[in-house]
Parts: sequence; structure tokens; C-alpha cells
Amino acid sequence: MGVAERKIREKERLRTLILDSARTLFFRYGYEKTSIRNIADNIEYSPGIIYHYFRDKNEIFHALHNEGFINLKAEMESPAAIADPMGRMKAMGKKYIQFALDNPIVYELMFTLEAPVEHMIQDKAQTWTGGDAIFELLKKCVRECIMMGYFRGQTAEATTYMILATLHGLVSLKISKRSNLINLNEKENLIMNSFMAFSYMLDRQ
Amino acid sequence: MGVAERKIREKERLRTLILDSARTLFFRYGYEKTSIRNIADNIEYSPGIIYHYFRDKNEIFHALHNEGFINLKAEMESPAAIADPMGRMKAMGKKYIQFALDNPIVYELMFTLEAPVEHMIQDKAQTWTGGDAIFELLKKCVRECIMMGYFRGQTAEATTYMILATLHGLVSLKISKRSNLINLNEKENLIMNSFMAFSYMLDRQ
DNA sequence: TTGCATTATTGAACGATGTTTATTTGATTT
DNA sequence: AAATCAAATAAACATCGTTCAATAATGCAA
Repeated sequence: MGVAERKIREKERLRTLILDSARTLFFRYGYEKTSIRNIADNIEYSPGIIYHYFRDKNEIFHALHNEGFINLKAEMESPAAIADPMGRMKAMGKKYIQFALDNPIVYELMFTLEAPVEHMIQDKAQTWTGGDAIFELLKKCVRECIMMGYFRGQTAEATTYMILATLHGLVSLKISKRSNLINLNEKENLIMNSFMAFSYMLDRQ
Repeated sequence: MGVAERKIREKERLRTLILDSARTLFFRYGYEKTSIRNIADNIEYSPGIIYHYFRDKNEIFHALHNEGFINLKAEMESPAAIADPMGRMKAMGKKYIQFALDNPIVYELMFTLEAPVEHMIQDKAQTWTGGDAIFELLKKCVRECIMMGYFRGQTAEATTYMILATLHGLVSLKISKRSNLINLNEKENLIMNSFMAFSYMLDRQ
């Protein structure tokens, strides 16, 4: 029965079309300014159709949020070849920062906006696949660092969360436009210089 | 002329009434769920009147955002008596975290939401009074730490931003509900344990 | 091929939102 | 008492996410 399969394929087709349109508009204009009607206009369908493919706006943006995590993970895995765990950690941190600064809108969706979380709660999702993957990536590295004498007396999880928090804080103050507003003498490379100050401290053995 | 002065007083009175109502609703229900109509209902006036006292919703929430910074600054100034700058820094950090966890809704307004920033941009405000005050408070302490041999080779501003970013990251991952979603073995006191891990590193001299 | 059943899609509607405007109310001054 | 002026309102506008009955298009059986 090729018919049923074609049906499924066509159902998939429109779902993909909606998602592609949502991604384009979202990357260009951000979350608030990407409305269901905008997406519908863009694909030349009526607004109602979207609700046959997604439960609500949250589900659409949860899907885009997942894509973001796949891309971030790929970036952070690129320094996998660095043998020294502390060196690898710093390289991953730089990749993280670069990803956030290059993709501020999707980063906000991944780590700040409510939409994807709301969807997960409504869905009773037990795990945050994307976030967990990043956390595990860092934790594995932290464990190796601990074995080499770093982070003495601290648990791997608390240390991992601390490192993730620092990276997140560095970029999210920028993305929320706060860092631009702080009165500074040296505005040049603030985030990277701050990451250097962080790296200096990481080295305590 | 007592009349004109009474007029001014009454004008002030309604402005305060709007702000009080906005604060109550906002603290109870958050930003999105505090609408102009809700505020108007609450003070038993028509929605339009609010626009005679505030330019838009952003201005109201900018005012509440300023109040938050006054309270945060007061909290962070309480360990001023601690002579050792590194000890004082850690105490200020704890106060910062405690403030954010105790007042998550206003914290989000202060450091994440667009509304107050939008108002400042529209207003061509040259300085971010609240944020600057917190930054200066930390920077002064960082300078003293540097004189004692900490943060070798790093600038005060980059180091201050790094510390602020870590504090902000620790609490904002919690407030944006991300930390709850991470798969952890030890969920107890995650934020405080992570702050301990951070403190351990700060001590590098 | 025709008729029926099923599915896909639409368009209008609902109750919200922030904001603007002309109009009315009410108090103060002449 | 009449004229003036500011305060306050009610209604409207353009949005938003979402729902639902009605319609169009399709697949299947006779």
C-alpha cells in the first residue's frame, strides 16, 4: 500500500514546511515577532492548519530549540581531540561562547525563553535531551580534570554547573543587552577578557 | 495657592496608586500576566488613564526594575564591614544569590526582560543607574583583591564582569527553569554547592 | 464512473493584548 | 451662573494564540 505511505510523507512535508518557515521568521525577527499568522502567511496556508501539525506555538519552538542543541553540541565536540582535559575544557568554553554570540536568538530560546520548557512540562517529558547532552559533555571533562588534581574537594556536578553558569552568564548578559548598558572603561572584548579571567582561576590545582 | 499644590499631590497620588497596583500584580503573577487592563481594574479606573501617567507599559516596569536594584544594592552592601576583600566578595555573592532566589520575578525584570531596557533606549538614557551601582560595588572589591595578589594579570573590569556573570548564570538557569530539567544525581543545594566550587577557585592567589 | 466516507483545509469567531482618540465629566476660575 | 481647563472615560484599532463548524479535496467501494 503505497498510498498510506505517501500520505504520511505529505503530512511530513507540510510539517517540515511549517518548521522551515518558523525557523526563517524566528531567526530573522525573534520569538515575539514570529506569530502563527506570519508563519501561515509565509507558507500560503490558513492559520488554522498549523494546529493540525503542532499542538501549539510552544511545540514549534521546542522543535527549533532542539535543533539549536544539536548544533551547539556539534560545536562543543569539535575540540574532542585535545588530550589535556583542562585545555579541552577551555576550548569547549570558547566554542560555547562563540555559538551563543553567533546565534543569540536561538540561544535565548535554548536557555531563557519559557516556550520550550512549557511544552516539556505539558508533555510530561522526563528528560531535557539537549541540555543534558551539553551538561554531560562538560561533566565528563570536569571528571578528568578532578583526576588531575583540579577542583579539589568539589563534586563534579556542582563544578560542572558552575562552569556552565559562568559561560551562560557571560553571554546572556550580552544577549539581554545588559552588558552594553554597564559603564565601562574598556569595552573591547569584554566577554573574551572575562573568559580569560575565568580561565586563569580554573587553573588552580 | 494651595490648589495647584494639591493638584500636583493628587497627580502624584494616582501615579503611586498605579505603581503600587502594578507592583502587587507583577509580584503575584509576573510580567506577561500583568496587563494594563488588570492594573486599571485593580485601581478601579479605566485603562486609558494609565497613559496619562506613564508613556507605556515599559515605563511602569522600568520603575519597578529600579526599585529592585535599590533593594539588591542594600542587600549587597550589608557585608561592608568585612575587612578582608575576598571574604567580603564571597559574602556579597551569597547575598546576590539569596536576593535572586527570594525575588525571582523582579530579578528577571532586572537582568533578563526587555521592557526596562526598551524604555531606557527609547528614553535615550545614558546610564543604567541600577546595574552600574551593582557593578561598581563589585569592582571596588575586585580592585582590593587585586592589590592583595588575586586575579594576577587580569583587569578589574573583566574580572568583575566574570564574577557578576557567574552569579547571574547560577541563578538565571534556575529562574528560567533549566536547572530543574538537568539530570542530576545530587539535586540538593546545587546552586550553593556550585558557588562553593566557584569560591574555591576565587582563592587562587 | 458514480456515490460515499474520510481527511485536509479554511475562514470566521472568541477573548485577550497594548495603545490611541474623541468625547464627556467635573472641578476651578472669572 | 458661565466659561475654562484638566481629568477620566469609552470605544475603537490592530494585533495575538487558539478553536471550531463548514467546506474542499481526496480515497475507496460498488
